[in-house]
Amino acid sequence: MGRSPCSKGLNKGAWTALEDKLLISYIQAHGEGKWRNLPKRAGLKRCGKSCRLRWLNYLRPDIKRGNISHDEEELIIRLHNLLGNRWSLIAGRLPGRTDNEIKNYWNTTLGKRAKAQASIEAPRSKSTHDITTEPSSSSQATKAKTEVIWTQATRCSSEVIFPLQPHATHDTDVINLTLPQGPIDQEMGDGAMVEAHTGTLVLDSLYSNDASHLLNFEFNHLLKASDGEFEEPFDEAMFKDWTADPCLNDNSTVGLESFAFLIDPDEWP
DNA sequence: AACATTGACAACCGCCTGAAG
DNA sequence: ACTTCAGGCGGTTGTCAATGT
Repeated sequence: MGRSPCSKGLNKGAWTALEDKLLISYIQAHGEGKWRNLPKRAGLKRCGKSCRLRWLNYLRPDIKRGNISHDEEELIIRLHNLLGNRWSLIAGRLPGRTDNEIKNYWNTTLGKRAKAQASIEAPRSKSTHDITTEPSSSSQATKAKTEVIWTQATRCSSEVIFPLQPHATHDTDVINLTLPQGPIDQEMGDGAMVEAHTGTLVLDSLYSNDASHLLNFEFNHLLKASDGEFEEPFDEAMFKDWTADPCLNDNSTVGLESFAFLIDPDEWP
C-alpha cells in the first residue's frame, strides 16, 4: 500500500530557475492539484510531492517573504503555547507565512529562546500549571501527576499535558469565567489578571483546534476542586461562529481574558 | 587565507487521514 | 468492510552563507 517512492531518475535537491518557471506556468494554466500527474504534464523530472512542496512553500504568489515581524513572532509564540507543534494551524493564522517557514523559524530561533527562558525560570515553571509539548520525558513522579490530553484535531503528534490537580496545590488562584448561563466565580484565592490581545484570533483558533473539549476538561477541574456541579459549558458552536453569539461578542459580559490562560501559560498564576 | 562552527532555510522522508472504488 | 491512493503534516536532513578562530 502507499505511494510509489519519489526516485528512479527524478531530480532531487535544489530547484533550478527553469524548473520553477515550468511549475509556475503549468499551475497558472491548469491550477493546483493532481500533483501526481503534474510533473509529467509540466515536463518536470520531479515527483509530485516535491512539486507540491515547492509551490506551497516557495512559489505561491501570496507568500510573504522576508523577516518575521515582532508582532508575528509574538503571535507564533502564543499560538505555539496553545497548539504545540501544529505548524499548519499556526501558519493558517499568519497570512502569507507557510508552515515550513514557521517551523524553521521556531526551530532555529524561537524554540531556543523559549528553552533558554524556561531554564532561567525553571523554579517558577515548576508551577502546577505547566503545559508542555515535549513528549513525556518527565520523571515518574511527574508522570503520576499528569494526564495526556489528545485533542480532536485532524492530526496530532504532540501531547498537551495538564496536571491532574492543577489548582489544588495553589491557594492563590482565581479564574473568573462568565458564561452564557451567567457569571460563575471560582474563588480560590487572590486574583491574577491576564490579557487576551487578539480575542477573535484566539476563539477562532480554539475552534479550529476543537477547543471545547479542552476547555471543558479544564473547567471540570475547576469545579471539581471546589465541589461545584459540572455542566459542560463549552460546545463547538461557541467557537464556530462566536461573533454571532450574543454571549461571546464584544458587548457581552464575557471577558476574553478568561481564555487567555489557555494560550499563555507564563501568565498563569 | 584557511578551516571550523553556526544559523537559516529549502527540501526530503515517513507516516497519517480521508475519499473513492 | 476493505484496499488503494492523493494530499497533507511534522520531523529531520542537506546545503550554503556568514561568522569566528
